[in-house]
Amino acid sequence: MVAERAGTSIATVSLVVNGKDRGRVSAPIASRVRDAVDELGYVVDHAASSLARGTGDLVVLIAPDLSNPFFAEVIRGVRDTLGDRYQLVLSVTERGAQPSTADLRRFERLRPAGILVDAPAAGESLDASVPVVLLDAPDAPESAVTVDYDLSPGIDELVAHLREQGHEHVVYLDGTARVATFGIRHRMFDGACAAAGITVSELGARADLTVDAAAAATEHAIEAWHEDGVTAVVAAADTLAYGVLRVAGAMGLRVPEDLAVAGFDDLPSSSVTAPALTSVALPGAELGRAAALRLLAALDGTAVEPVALPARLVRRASTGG
Amino acid sequence: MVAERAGTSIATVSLVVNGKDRGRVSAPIASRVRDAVDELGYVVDHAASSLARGTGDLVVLIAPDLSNPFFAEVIRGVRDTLGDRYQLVLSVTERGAQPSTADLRRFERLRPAGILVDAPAAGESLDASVPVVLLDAPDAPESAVTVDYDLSPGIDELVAHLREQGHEHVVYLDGTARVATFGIRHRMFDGACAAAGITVSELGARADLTVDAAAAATEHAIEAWHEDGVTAVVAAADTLAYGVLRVAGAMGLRVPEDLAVAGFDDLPSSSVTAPALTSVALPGAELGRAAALRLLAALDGTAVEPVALPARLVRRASTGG
DNA sequence: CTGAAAGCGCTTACAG
DNA sequence: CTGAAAGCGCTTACAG
Repeated sequence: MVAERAGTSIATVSLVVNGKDRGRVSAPIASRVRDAVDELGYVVDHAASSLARGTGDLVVLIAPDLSNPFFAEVIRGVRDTLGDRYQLVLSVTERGAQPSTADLRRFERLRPAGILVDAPAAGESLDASVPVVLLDAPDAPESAVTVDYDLSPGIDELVAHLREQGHEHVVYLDGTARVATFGIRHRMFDGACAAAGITVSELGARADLTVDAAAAATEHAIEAWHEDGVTAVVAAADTLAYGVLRVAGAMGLRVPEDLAVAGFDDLPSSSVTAPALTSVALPGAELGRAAALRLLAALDGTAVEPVALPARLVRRASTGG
Repeated sequence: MVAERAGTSIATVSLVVNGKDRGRVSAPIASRVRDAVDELGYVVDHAASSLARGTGDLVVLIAPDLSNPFFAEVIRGVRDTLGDRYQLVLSVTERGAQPSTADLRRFERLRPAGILVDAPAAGESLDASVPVVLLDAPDAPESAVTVDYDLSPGIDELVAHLREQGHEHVVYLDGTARVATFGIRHRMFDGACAAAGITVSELGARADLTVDAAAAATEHAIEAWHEDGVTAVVAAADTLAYGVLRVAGAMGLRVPEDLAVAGFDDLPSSSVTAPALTSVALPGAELGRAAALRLLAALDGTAVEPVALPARLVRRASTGG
């Protein structure tokens, strides 16, 4: 520990550096230490520090592949809320994979202060030796600390809107990811359609969460959809809906006259697609913010109550909205 | 170290766990240790391990705000190349800020094996006590290990294409970020226009890298652009171009007839905008892959040569392409 | 082939 | 108010 050049002991330096010097170290010595620290550009070693105290100041956020810009929003929300008492690091899973218990284990080694897991794989236990908060994990056990969306207002609005526009037979384009929230979106959508007197085609397809994959799936199915009398397709994510739009455009179909399209997420780019996309808005930054607040509370030992952020519909041209 | 329940010493366990047991530990003991490890779910403590050996297996990638989906591609490239000998963690700067030397310092504490810095702030020294490779840092000093784009083919194609389409007076919409690559895009574009006999309007604007900010900047300037006789706008990034498209659409301008638009990056969503966007494609995943390879080489002590990935133009409807 | 011991750079009771 | 010492969980020469 180089900074003992201040002419004092290692212990005293540690106290000053960690701001625990109030009433323990005299002012002149403390400032002498601070000067030495500045001059030498000293910075406490994270490994040694977290070994000694058993835990560090890292917060790790485990998220699925970032190609969905939705996660960028979540991350921003977490970042902005965490402040600089904690250092946020991110880990992304492999493309198409969801965060799992194995990922959690890998990061427990780092002795983080806490772990945030976004859109975890369904049916994982996801417990750890440090505080964990789960984002967008509607199937999590009661005991888990979670932050979720309340999808029903958004989905109800969407289905009511489709009904108003005269749609009676629609199809659902699902994601392939094994995430609970996708299952719920699908089920709630089916339920809302049944209640509204809209039938959902048996010809539902699924695709990876990329524009290309969705376009391929759409190309494969669109003929059959047409023959089945489908007039609207609802996609589990905006990126999927983009693929539908691309294929419809390439085939010369008019949206929404020949085929209406809607998605989930309301990504920033959804206002500039051709045509602009109707979408169930899922406020990512707010999800991140709420999750970070709950982690902070858990770290402070404060009680936390469950959160469900309401989703709402954003109507745009792709459904004649 | 719980795993000494295998009935052997701590040192032996350490050897086995780290795979350094060849010719040092007998087979029966080694397998007894491995069984114990499995049973107890033991996992070596990262802090203690990196303290003891002076460095860990973490690779940190410092990137600017992820709202630009371009970075998701870069990250994917890095991830896929790094393999599982190293553990990748990401850090993102605050919105609008570029990675700086201060960020590097904050992560040196973690004793990573190496650090990757994407789109660093211009004019920073960015040296560290561990191997560092810079991505998209065309102004970096000679001594730095870097992976860059060679923009000239893409920009030359873009300008030639605009010329072919009859444009003679265009405007440039720059980003506000203090990143070297933006400066270079702008300069190269100006140079190519001059060479091709296209004049660049004095009314160039700049905006944060978001659709909203670009839309606001465009709204503010578009009237003046029109009076100035501008027929095309080239934006420093696709996200900026989306903002231009949105405003043009809202004003009832036809793209490209009334105003042509082009960007940089070729994001996945650029094929589905209204109209589809012409863009200088910057392959993000390849940038990430190249950077990871160079870091791996540096860690192995292998020599590495500079890399510059060529950019190329993707013509779409927004320029009549 | 195996184990006892030192040391990585800190933090935190505990004496003085 | 200040310092000497133990200990955090590992790794790695070094003896045996």
